[in-house]
Amino acid sequence: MQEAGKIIKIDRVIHEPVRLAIMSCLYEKKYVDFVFILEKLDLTRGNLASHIKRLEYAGYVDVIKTFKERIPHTTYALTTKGKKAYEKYWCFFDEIRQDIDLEG
Amino acid sequence: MQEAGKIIKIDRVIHEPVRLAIMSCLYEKKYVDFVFILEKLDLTRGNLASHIKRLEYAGYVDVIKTFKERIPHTTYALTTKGKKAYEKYWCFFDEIRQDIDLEG
DNA sequence: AAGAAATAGTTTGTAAAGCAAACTGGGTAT
DNA sequence: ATACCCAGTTTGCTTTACAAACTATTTCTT
Repeated sequence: MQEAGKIIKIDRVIHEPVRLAIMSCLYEKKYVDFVFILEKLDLTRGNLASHIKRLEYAGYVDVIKTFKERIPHTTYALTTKGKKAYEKYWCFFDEIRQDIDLEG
Repeated sequence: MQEAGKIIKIDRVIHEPVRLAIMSCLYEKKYVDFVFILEKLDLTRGNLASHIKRLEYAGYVDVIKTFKERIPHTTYALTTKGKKAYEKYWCFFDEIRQDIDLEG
């Protein structure tokens, strides 16, 4: 079974469902824009922006501002740190479950 | 990739790390007592009690009060509902990750 | 040049939740 | 009677998510 520390130290930045979804999108697609996530997750713009800001502060995502047909277009991508953190997050869950499976 | 609804509808009662740890203990060991969890997770008594109360209200755990050598001894166990909810919780995570793995 | 429209935010206010520490109750030992 | 456990409730603090309102920046229209 999991030790105390293992499960308690889960990365809270990623653990929040909305941010986990964002990280999943980015991990899969590499580059994802604001509106895509907005519609995919059905959030308000403000809510999405603040979650992304949090991921930015954690150093997990880069913001790429471009113009698409002369309209502002913001795109996001995982940093190396973000990629590692995301993979580590899943490792925790694997460990927890494996530990459970070991016994009856 | 996950749809909007899939990840957002994660069971918040279980999703909280401390409660996930408690549920894991119970799923593995069937019967676990208060002090065991307390030491395992290094929580305050009040904190543990309130998390367990929340699991109780959700119908996920049963409370079994006994006396052990004439000293009160509280033990917990998953209900059928709790067992199902716990299994369903992991299913969400499997689905999310499988969806990611499908693409490069 | 002025005003409308769109993107991508920031700010504000509210409600919920986690946590530690203090306090409580019910039973036991001295 | 008093002191002592176990388990749980209450209180107060802090953080957070979220929606709604507001803002800044650039483009389009007239």
